[in-house]
Amino acid sequence: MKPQGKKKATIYDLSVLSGCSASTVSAVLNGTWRKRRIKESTAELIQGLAEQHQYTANLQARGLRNSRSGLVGLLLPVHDNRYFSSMAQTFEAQVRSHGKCPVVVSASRDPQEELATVETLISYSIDELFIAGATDPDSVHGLCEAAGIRHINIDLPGTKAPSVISDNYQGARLLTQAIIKRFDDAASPLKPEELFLFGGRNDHASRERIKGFRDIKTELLGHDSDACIQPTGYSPGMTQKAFEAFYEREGKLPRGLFINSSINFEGLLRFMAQHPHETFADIVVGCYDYDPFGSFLPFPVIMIRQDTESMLAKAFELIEETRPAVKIHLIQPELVHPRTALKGPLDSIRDIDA
Amino acid sequence: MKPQGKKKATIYDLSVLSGCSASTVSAVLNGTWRKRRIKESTAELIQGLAEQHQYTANLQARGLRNSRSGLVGLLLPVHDNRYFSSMAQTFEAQVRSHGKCPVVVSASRDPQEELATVETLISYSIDELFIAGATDPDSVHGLCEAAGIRHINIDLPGTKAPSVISDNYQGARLLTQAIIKRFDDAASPLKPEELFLFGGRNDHASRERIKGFRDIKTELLGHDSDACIQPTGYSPGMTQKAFEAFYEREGKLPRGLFINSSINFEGLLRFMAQHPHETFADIVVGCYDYDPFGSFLPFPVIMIRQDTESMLAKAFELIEETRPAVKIHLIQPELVHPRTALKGPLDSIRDIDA
DNA sequence: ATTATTTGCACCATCGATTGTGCAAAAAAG
DNA sequence: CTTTTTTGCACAATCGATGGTGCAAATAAT
Repeated sequence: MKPQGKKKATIYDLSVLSGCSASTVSAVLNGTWRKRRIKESTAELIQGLAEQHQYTANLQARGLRNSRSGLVGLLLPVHDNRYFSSMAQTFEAQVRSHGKCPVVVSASRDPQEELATVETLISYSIDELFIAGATDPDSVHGLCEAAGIRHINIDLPGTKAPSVISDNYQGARLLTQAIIKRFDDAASPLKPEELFLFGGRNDHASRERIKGFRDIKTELLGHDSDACIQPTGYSPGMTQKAFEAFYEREGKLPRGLFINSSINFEGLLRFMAQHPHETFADIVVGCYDYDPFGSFLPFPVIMIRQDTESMLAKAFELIEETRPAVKIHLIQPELVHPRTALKGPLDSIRDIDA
Repeated sequence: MKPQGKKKATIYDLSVLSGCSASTVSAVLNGTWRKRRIKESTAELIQGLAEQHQYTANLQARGLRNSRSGLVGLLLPVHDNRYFSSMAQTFEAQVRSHGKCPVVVSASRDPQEELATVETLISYSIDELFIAGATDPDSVHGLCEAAGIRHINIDLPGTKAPSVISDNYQGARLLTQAIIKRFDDAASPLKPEELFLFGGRNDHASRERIKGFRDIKTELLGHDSDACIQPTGYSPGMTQKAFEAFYEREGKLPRGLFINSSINFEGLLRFMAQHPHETFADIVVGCYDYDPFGSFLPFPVIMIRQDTESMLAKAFELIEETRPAVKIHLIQPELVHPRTALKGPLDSIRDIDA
């Protein structure tokens, strides 16, 4: 058994054991010992002791001293859907490849919670912050700015820090167009009042998507009325209610549905669970998010896959610039046809079998 | 504009501003000032200044001093599936309700990565660690033990720390039984060689599930052969290959499929994308994981929903005991019939509309 | 042998917050 | 007006790691 009695070894313990000063030990263990002209043999001695005693640096102490922590944060609205969980997954991989420690936290799309969470992260001297889908990116910016923390917006743009978002307008056009195309050889052509958009709220992404939807819809179907836009917020429950209300009123669902996110799509699932399959036997759904299971549902589901990999790569690139321009970088999303199982971040994880 | 010039205010700044000593400031701001007999008026003075100058404690310094950080960690295998992302979601909620700060990290089911990650967390003086699905919980235990960190296993049990896992044996029995029942009024009854299990590896969960599967299968169908168990690891790619191989050999898929996790289920999706729908028109799938979209696929999908809420609640309960018994606590999972959209952790998030 | 360099390391202040201890001034008791 | 008690707070050590500075001893140059 190793001396793993109670407390963790510190440089002071190793200092005593080695007969060297604590600063020497520190230099050896953090790799700056050549700069400090420490003899190779002393370095080896100390490294040996460190290993024996399972020394690991106290990162809080180190962080306190250099006011950097080695932590890189990702602030998410929520964990529990494939868009954000896959973002978390690629984020972790990328941060690790930079030799830092990823930290992922969610703030429930609650401005208060966002600020509180970011304050906490700042208090831990986080080095960089990726702000994904903040409701109020500019306030978050304020905190980071005041603390001198490099940060960048993902998914929802801010006006005060560089932002990397997916091209929601283009994506929505693609998606809407694909929905409409699906009806090309249908018995009866799709009428403008049969194509609805559900979900989202008054955020940048939703606005752009709605714009894209309306533009292309008007272009292809000749008309679009306000009634066809149903922003229900980002909750499955609210979305379900919206569908129920619609169904109550019209006795059926629209044949063409643009659904603003997979979270809203879950609202449709809840509706479906309450109604016989015939209710939506002939609908076509476009969902602005990709979920592999969603892609195989028993009606055509066209999805948009946002390119989190590129978004994060771009974000890393920007965050490393000394003085990145405060502009919005658009990343093109990808249209995913029904019944498609794309590879994801999990595929780069090596799997060991039993 | 507030004095948010550059650096964050410290107790020393407030000390100067208020004319009090730093220790007084500290006491006031961390709430121990009554114990320390600080006059109410001084407290108010300092609190006022703190607010004005947007003081927030440097948590690294505090953590260094008390060798606690206020951080509670959750170690996941991966983020990117609904089981773990919903675990992360409920974890965060529960940790916050305890007034602490949640930290979620994944380690890719890689023993090395797991240990390295935990070491890092320990170096930040994390207070408690929830270890979910570690490949090697007992080594992780070693690290925590040495550092005096309270920890608990979730999902995959260890032998040295208390564990909260779902009752995989029972769950598998339920699921297998439900699959078989589905064929009760089929044209031809299900034969033993038509019911397969795919996915998983040699971990505790898989073993239990396989046991449950085989037991009930033997019970109800009279026989089960080793050939019907196909552990493919936890990767979609490998699982897909297994299905392709099977299909190559047999010209069809088994009519009854027990799939060990949603990750493996994704392997089936990939297979499906390559083949016409008729290939699996009449299959029944049981998946040991719940995914709302998976539940609505165009063939019957019976799912098991593991009760992460209860698991975490139990885990919190245990981790707060001074000397919890090293035993395994089983949490009953829930059978989810096809076309069911359950509520999840996102439903407890309040949504504000535009 | 003397001076000039280089080598190898120790010393100490510092990061920001916490806490045990001690000591004046104010209030109460006598 | 003393003596005792209480009130209110300051001091200083501490947590662990870092890095600037300084100073001997070893080595090289003259």
